[in-house]
Amino acid sequence: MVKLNADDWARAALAALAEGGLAAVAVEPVAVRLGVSKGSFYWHFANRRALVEAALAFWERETEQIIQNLEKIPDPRERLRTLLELAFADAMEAAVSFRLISEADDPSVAEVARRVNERRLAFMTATVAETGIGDEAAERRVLAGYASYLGVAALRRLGIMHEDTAALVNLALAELLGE
Amino acid sequence: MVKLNADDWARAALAALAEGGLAAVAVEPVAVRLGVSKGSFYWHFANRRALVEAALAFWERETEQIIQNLEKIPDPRERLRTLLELAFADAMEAAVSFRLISEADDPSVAEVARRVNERRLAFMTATVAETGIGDEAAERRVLAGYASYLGVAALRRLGIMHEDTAALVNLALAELLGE
DNA sequence: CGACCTCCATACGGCTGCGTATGGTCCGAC
DNA sequence: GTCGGACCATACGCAGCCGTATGGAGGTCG
Repeated sequence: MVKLNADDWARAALAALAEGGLAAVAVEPVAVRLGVSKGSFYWHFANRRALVEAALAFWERETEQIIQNLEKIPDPRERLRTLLELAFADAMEAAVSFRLISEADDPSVAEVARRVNERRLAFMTATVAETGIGDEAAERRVLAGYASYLGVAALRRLGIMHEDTAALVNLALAELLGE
Repeated sequence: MVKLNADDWARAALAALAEGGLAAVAVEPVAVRLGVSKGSFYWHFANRRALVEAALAFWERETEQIIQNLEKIPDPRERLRTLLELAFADAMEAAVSFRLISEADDPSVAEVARRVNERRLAFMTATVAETGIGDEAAERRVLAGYASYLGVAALRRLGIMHEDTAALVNLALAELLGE
């Protein structure tokens, strides 16, 4: 019979988003998921919109945290490999990323999704450049590689492309570092 | 004051899908879009589900038609270029494709989306192979290139990646034909 | 112990979309 | 011209989700 806080709701909202898209981030369903009623929700939030924003903010903080942790790895190649392993392994995170691009009709979603994706690209570009490649070439490769990553996620969603995670990580790594 | 048929509804449903996702393929909104009432709809279709299926079938026929037309082009390189120009130019078609991958939680959608995307991949693979490349290499390149195409569509949705259409076509072409 | 604050449940009204029922209009067949 | 079928409008009940109102349980602090 633990009491909830706003972050608990944000986490649950993110889970709902991953499973059913933005429409699934609805007050009553998420309340059921948490085992409480709407009465609880409207104590923590003004309205549904606020929940969506909270989930987005929570997600942005979370991905920023991941980047912070990765930056502790000194060797850029190892840093890159760890990043890719994380990216291909964390299904929930991948699902949220994909959903938020899909739901980018919503301006708030588009804003946050753009910011987070650009943050990732900048981080990866810096890391690749650190391996001794020119900045411009690094940016090109990262952009191409990241687009491939997103596309592969899409194809896997359709049951096309059955490569396992390890193979994809090595492929992406080769592409980013210039085979 | 023209009378409508099922295909008119399917077309309107596809437009709604492109603009607002599967949720926007709703009876009353689409009826408004067509300037009629629900009474009309339920004469042509049993329920909302039937409209979605009709839209999917319509889309599948449409893309099949495009492939049929492309197959009239004898030179595989020109065929490929024409295909890519079509793919990058037709915003509505790209939007529908993207939406249907996003909405692949729906089994019917997933089914049709998988079939259509695999049809495209097979067609492209055959065309690339026809340029004198081994079948296996052709399949790899097409898969990678198609994933990039989907990923680029996603990034453009977020306002990242601003390349114009012509540049993207040439880039994809180089990638597919082995730069 | 009692006043208070935090967190939650219940009940309600409103909106939107689904599906049904029923009746209306136009148009060709005879 | 009237009869039947194709196509559509209107009105209704139902369900899910939003947001509000109100009150209740449990802990805290004087």
